[in-house]
Amino acid sequence: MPRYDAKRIELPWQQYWETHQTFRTQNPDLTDTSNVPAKLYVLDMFPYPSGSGLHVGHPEGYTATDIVCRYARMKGKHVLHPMGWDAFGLPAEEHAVKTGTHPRITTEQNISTFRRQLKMLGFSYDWSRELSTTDPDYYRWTQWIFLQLFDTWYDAGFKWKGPDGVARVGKGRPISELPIPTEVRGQGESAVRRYQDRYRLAYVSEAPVNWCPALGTVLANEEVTDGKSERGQHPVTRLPLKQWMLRITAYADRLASELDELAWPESIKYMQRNWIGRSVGAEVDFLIDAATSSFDLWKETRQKSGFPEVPEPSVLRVYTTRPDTLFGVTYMVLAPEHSLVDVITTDAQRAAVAEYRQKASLKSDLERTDLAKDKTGVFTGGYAINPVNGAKVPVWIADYVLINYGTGAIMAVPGHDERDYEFAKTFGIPIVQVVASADGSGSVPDLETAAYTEVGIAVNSGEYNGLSTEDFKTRITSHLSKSGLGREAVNYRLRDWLFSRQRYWGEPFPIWHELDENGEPTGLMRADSAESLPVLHPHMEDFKPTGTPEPMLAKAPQEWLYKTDSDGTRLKRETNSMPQWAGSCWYYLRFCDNKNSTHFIDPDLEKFWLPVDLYIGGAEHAVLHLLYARFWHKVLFDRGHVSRPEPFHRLVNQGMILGENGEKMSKSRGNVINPDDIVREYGADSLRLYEMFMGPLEQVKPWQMSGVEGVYRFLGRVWRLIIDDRSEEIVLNSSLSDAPASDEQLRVLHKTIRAVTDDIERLSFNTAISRMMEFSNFMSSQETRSKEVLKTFVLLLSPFAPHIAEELWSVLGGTTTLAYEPWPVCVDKWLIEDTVEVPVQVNGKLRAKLVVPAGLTTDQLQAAAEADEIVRRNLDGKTIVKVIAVAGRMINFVVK
RNA sequence: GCCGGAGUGGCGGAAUGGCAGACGCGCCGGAUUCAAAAUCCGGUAUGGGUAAUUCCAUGUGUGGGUUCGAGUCCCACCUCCGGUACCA
Repeated sequence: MPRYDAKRIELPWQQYWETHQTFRTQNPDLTDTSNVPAKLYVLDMFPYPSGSGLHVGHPEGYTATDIVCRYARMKGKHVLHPMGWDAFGLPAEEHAVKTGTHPRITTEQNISTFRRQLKMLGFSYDWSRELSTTDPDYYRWTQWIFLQLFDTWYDAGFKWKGPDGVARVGKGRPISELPIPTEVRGQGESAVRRYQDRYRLAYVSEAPVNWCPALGTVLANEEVTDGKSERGQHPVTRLPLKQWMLRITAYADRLASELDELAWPESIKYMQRNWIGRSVGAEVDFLIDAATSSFDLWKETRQKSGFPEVPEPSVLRVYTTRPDTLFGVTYMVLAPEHSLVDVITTDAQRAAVAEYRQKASLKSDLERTDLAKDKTGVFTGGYAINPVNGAKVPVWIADYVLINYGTGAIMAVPGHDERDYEFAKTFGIPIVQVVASADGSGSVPDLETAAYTEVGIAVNSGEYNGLSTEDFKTRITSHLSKSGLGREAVNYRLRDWLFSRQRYWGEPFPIWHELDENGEPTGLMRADSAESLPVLHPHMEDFKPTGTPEPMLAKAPQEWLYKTDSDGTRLKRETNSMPQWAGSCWYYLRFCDNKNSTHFIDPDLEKFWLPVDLYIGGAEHAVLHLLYARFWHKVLFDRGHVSRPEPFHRLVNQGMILGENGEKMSKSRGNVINPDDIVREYGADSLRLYEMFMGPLEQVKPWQMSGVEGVYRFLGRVWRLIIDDRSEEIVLNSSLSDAPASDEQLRVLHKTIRAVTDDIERLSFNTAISRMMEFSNFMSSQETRSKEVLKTFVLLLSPFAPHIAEELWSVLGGTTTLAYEPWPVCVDKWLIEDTVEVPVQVNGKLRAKLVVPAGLTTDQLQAAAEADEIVRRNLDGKTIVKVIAVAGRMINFVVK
């Protein structure tokens, strides 16, 4: 046989694995509880099968997980390593608009390309578990989970202990268990249903949404940045529309706190916590524009009634994280959309306020946030009374206050809040200092140039003067609470998840709207039964967007859109579709049991396989996908469908691969590397090896074509170690010997076993590869090479470069795949060296290196060092103050 | 602005507080060859010294500090990358 020829060996081995079902993972027999195997579930973030095929970023994470899986199998673990397709989404539909090709056709073609490319790279996926979010058998269960969300309300005060044994407060419970107030019950069945609908985790809401005319869809807040769509950078406008929402905010606390136990990068946990944005503060009520007498009366009433759930119409409720600055309030601000604006605005200001509100409503998010450097606002003419000191403060409207956070209104403390400060400066509103710096110097922060936003000691705050910010907060919150004027409150930046899209190529909702005799929706809904799922897509020829927020599916045939229920009620189908996130929220569950036709996952298999032990993917999913999936998982957990609260135990983000010029790879930059080309020229093993050798998995790193050459040469050297490359036939290299290996070869081998094993465990693949390179460099220089040593080495190499390893294994006498050969064991006695090289330092500076017998005591080491000529020279004429010696490691003389 | 992460040869990168630069690329020299490709061997941080060497000095973004000893720990700063942005 000639030289190393990747092309000749790779395809046959891929076919071998396929015909022998080498990587098929049987679900274990869980009825025999005494014999449950040790499992490992290793998952890649499944790709969106785009039309342009695999790029080099994909194989990076996939190779990493493949190495871990191949290694774990050899270690005897029962490994689950599946692959699938996140295949709903806009591009296939946009293609349909252009060409008339049905999205399903395009999707299937793209999946074929991806599948071919992944198989070409020799990944050890269990292809029998392949799934696509677009399979009716898959989205049947996506729809089923939606029905679970629809059937669940969040009981925030519910105390319970889950199957994981952890006590929690707050649980998603069946909607049938929602307590119905008597007065609602008294209003009849449809009132009850409407009441229930308000509490479901999946609910319909009419709210301003991000409508993107160019894409023809509504987008989630998360998909919009700077007033432009994440995808395509099209302008986005605000529009009130009826939309499906998922009540993810109900789970905000648990989503934040249960991050703690996860083995995730701290940065990702931090981003999620930030996104959730939990803050603790107080809600405080201000009475609007009243005479002192009625203010006193109101306080008396509140003293008795306590703090009401909903404030009286004449009361302005604010949320603040700094209740300790209440004495520094010099004005109030309402969001322009706030319902009290009409109540509070005086006739004199009505025109100005109306104009400002009009302008604000037209402003895109871009103008309202990014460009709004200068604060704007209008005085309403109205006043509110500060509950702590009775001070009358003006009420403004301004768009720096957002309607959908807190109560949509704030108390403004310009002395101690940057935004309020800027606003007050702009409009000449007084600034009052109520916090002094806490360093005890009594120094007064200068409020002439900036607000003082740090904590400190209270001043100008009546009876609270001298309290620290922290004590003040606790004290005043409790005072307000006792007098019915305020209460502690928690807020989140996280908003409910806008869950509907107006596209064809997404999961249809399993929901019907009831119609009255005029064919108008009554607002009441009916869910499809679980047995009737999936709701399939209607047949359509025309995929052009409607051009309005009206969903694509509204153009579906009548027989899909309408039906009459058994009770004679006319029903119209929900015509929105689900967002792409839906399918990826639970695919890790289906992989465990992808053929199950009666459950979305068998409960015992869920207990066995979950959680995912290692999940690798790009950091771009740090917030959205991972937060959404965790949310769904928790709902399923509360409803008893899964046994653990978190789906992904360990998460690793692979770093992006840049082009050779160090820039992000893109067509426009012309620096895209195509995996197909690399495989054609060097083979899959070289591509895999190179992507792992480039640098640490999590690091961003540039592609280097010469680096691919390097690993390719390494594989060629390994090949020649074992094969006689000058022979025409496949013949072992004449240096190979059946005789027992030399001690030196064994020492090098076992050091390599130890290093490669440790490095794989640490996911430090680049150093593992360099250790194998060192081994092959050493072996090349050996005149006779032990066959056994080389066989062991081939096993070490096999997770990284499985094709060449299989080929060499068979040449060395293997009769079947090496995929389940036991992983080599490091024998410690071969790690012990006879002699060690010890550095000798004088005053911390390296002066000499001594080769000494291993196992010297520190005294012996010192004696040996002092006997060395160079050391003597450096110690000559000096006094030894101290000697620091670490046996077998180093020795340092401290001299004067 | 704020929050993360990272700054080490010509390049990618390696180093449980203990020999800085493993391994690979590139480059230089040599072997093999009619020649080339491929392959193999040696060298390669910077400056200086020597006939020569296991010689000397400097060196991990900058400036301080802790330590017998710092790329590694602490403080301040600079640069780059990523995230985020009126959330009261």
